[in-house]
Amino acid sequence: MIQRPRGTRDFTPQEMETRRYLESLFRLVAETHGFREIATPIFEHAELFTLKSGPNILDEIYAFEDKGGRQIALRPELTAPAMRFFVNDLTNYPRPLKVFYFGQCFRYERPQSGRYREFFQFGAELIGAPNPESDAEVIGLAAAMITRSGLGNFSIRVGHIGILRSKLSEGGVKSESAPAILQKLDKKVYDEAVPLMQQAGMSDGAIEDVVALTKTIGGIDVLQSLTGEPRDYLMEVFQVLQSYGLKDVKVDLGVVRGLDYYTGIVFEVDAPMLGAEKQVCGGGSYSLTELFGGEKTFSTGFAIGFDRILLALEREGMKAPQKNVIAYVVPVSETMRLAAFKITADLRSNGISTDVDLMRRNLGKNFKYADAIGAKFVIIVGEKEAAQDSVTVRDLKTGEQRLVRRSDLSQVLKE
RNA sequence: GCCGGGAUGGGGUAGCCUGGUUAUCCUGUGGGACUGUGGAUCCCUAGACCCGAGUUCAAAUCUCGGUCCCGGCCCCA
Repeated sequence: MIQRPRGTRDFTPQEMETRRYLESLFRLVAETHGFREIATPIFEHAELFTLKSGPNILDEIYAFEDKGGRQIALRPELTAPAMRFFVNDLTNYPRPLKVFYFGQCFRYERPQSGRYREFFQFGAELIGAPNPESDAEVIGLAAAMITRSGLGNFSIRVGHIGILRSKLSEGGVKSESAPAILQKLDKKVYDEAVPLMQQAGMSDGAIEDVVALTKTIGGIDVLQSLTGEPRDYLMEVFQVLQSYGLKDVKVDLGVVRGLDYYTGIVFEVDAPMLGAEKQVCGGGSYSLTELFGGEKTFSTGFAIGFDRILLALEREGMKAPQKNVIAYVVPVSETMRLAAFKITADLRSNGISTDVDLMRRNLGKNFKYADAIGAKFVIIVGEKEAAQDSVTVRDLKTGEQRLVRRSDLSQVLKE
């Protein structure tokens, strides 16, 4: 037996129906928000990802040399490829450019609950509009997608990286020391963050302020006591969100990112029932284009952990509609078999999903099978009916049965 | 990379501590009772000890190594 590689999954027909159902919901919501789908390759030059995240990520991704000596990596995320695509080919599209994508990504990590080596991300980027309203548009899309998925218990928290950054630089922290501090603050490990801030020359009072800021969480009113440009910007974002009817979005100034390319708002969505891997979505505004050889362009985007949303939905007892066949055609005897195939072909060409007995089973067994596959109707093709150019249609749920002329069959089943 | 718990037919399991006949039960698969009517019942059939080494007269059971899964840490772009 050949086992599946570590951290990968196979999906059963039922699982695929659930996955495709959620996928199509996400697509629909993105499209109703005016975003259009793009797709990029599963593998890229490894450099694309080291440019964005530094050389150390090579340890955490699937990277290898191909037969032509190229350094290749399976994509660990979709923002970098999307922005590469933009810089290469899409810069002349009207702005703002609103795109979304769905696909698998790969990371060489220790698998655990909600974390796989092959996983699926659904994401969106709004390119070229550095405004509170464009940020709100993106947050609004993320919120709409998750709401539409049917997930009940989740929280959206929005912060602004500029608020902490300006506090740090006011306190005397040089820009090159800031990322390390922000990284610790993001994880709320204050016993490591505080010494770093002391080393960077901050006063005890300023450090206290920063720590307090990262604990600022709540409604829009928590911004009242603050001042400064980022704070005003964040206020505007929330005003737009309110106009969009989004009331459950919280302010959380503790949402931080250690990476340099984040430029403004940052947000996260958690599904608390998932435990350690509870973050289902992360995003923010950033500028990556200049790293990839383009003109500096501000964008806002997010990525949704498709598998985690599904996991959370599952834990909430979500059931996706199953795609069972409408009709199951059963010949009553050997002599009626070919007639059954004709009827099957006829139904199928009329767009009615139809199965037919392929095992030469007797009528009783065929009913059991029809029940097992969840067919709606059994079409009995027998001599008695054939004499009247008809078939018997039995509704498996109600048990009702009636004689239907062959020429009327498609019409009857469509009702 | 680190810590802990696991792996027995397709799915779920008993047996493992205390080694010993034909590895338990449920469910699902295929067939039959039922050569024109399903969801019930009964019968038959097929199907498993993760891989490798060691200990032993004898290993699902004990020991070691590996693989994979689960929970957590690290990381989280």
